[in-house]
Amino acid sequence: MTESRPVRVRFAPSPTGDLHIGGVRTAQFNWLFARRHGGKFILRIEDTDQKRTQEQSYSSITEGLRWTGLDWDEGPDIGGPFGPYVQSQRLEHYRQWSDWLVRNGKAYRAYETSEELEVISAARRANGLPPGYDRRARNLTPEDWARFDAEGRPFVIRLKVPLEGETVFEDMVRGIIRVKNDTLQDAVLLKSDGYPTYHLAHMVDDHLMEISHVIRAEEWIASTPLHVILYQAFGWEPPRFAHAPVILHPDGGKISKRKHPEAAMSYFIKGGYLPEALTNFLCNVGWNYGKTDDKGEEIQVFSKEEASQSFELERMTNTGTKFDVKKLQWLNGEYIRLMSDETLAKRLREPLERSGLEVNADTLLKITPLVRERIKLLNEVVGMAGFFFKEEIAINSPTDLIQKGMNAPQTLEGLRRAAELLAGLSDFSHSAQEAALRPLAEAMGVKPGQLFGAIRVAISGEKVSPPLFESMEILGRDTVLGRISKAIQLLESAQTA
RNA sequence: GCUCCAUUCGUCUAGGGGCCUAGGACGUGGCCCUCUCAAGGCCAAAACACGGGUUCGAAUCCCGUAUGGAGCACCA
Repeated sequence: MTESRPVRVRFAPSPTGDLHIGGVRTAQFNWLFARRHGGKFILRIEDTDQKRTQEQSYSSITEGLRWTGLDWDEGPDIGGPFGPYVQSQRLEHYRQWSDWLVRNGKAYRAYETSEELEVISAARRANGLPPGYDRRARNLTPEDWARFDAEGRPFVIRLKVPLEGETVFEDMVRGIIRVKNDTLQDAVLLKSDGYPTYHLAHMVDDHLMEISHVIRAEEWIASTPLHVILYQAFGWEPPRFAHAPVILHPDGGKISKRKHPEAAMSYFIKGGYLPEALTNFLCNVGWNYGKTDDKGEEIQVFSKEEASQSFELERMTNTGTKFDVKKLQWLNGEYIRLMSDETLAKRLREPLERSGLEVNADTLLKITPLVRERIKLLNEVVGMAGFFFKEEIAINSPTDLIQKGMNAPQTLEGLRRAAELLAGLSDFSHSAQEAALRPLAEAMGVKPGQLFGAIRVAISGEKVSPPLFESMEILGRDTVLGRISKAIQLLESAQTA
């Protein structure tokens, strides 16, 4: 029926706070679909709630989307043939079309105040009826309107929903959905402040902007019949609908910005996640790539460009999906391991500097291959390799130096003899160090791991670090010897105390 | 309460009547590798909500029940 229409899809967030992770997923599905079919992906800002709109939210949305690499073909910042792309700049359209509905008997004016509506709703509930509006203004005459207007009473425009029959539409994921009209409300279309509600605004715009497919989250299913009735009232051809499953918090329930920090996109940007990993992960939340490798295992790591080659709405999943951060982190690690030294080093710089360290570019590039396989999030580089960028390191407690199965005198001896050997090396390469220190462990009758562990704490302050010898080579002989002698002093003074 | 949507391992999913003794991935456990931690390799445990149909045959189709979710604003 609408197959021949050129594909035009939109992501239409409302600027009421940080970009929501669920919104990113919705945007991504739209983007994927547009790219799959050579269509257009449009960004539209739905700021029709004057009370909730926040100025800074606009940049959170555009910057967040830009970070993910989901580029739009038309939008507020770049314009396009169907602009403007901000609803508060399109008020005339909504007013015009709501007038049209009233003139044609499809909608009516209602003069109840919010307070009155609350009373009506409560009364209905008390009588065992569903809450909501009782349509009392439906049969007001133009004379009534004139009288109320003369009294200066504000009004809203409400949709005249058919009292009987049912409304049917097809969801591309779930199939036919039918709803009895008597369960629907005479929804408000135009508010008393002259702004449209979502119901009116989004579909006027979708029509005017020639949107072919509405891809949005599941919470809109319930109000879709209303939208279909509106399309019928206008005599417009509706777009095709596809509803993606909601994203749930692992505790159950919709993931919300109020309760869950990870609901906000900024959480992932600040948290050391890579955009490639996030978009890859989001592809598998409510959709499935479905390609296998030569071992018959599902391919888990793929780009959004690759995903767009085979993206079809019909293959979206239809059940609520929990957000598995662990899997995201694993994917993030996969992407980190895939990066070249140069690009990874560039990305590691920021978290290091943010934690107050002075980053030497040369050292950074050298430690990158050592760190790569040990972190899942970029931020973890600080804990893993911060000691490379510090003048002084701190050892929490002298006992950290003493390895399991060893005592203080043994540790002191190991440290002293290791320092001696390292000082005497003509070549401070990691292989030369290892060749010198392994025999030492044997000579002392301790395991290599025990000796190396003590040295590790001495030079890094940490019990866990990148490989010891490579680390020492990068630190350089002076720094290493300095840190070992400090560690020896620390242990000695603890002994005498 | 009413309406709608859904129900495969802990989680994300494959599956669209026989190919299913239900496949993959994350996570979990074990082993190997190993200077710590990782990474990597191998192995393992782990699911068709329940009850009725339909059919020669049901995870797949239909109907109930249960459970979960979403929606019922002059918010989107």
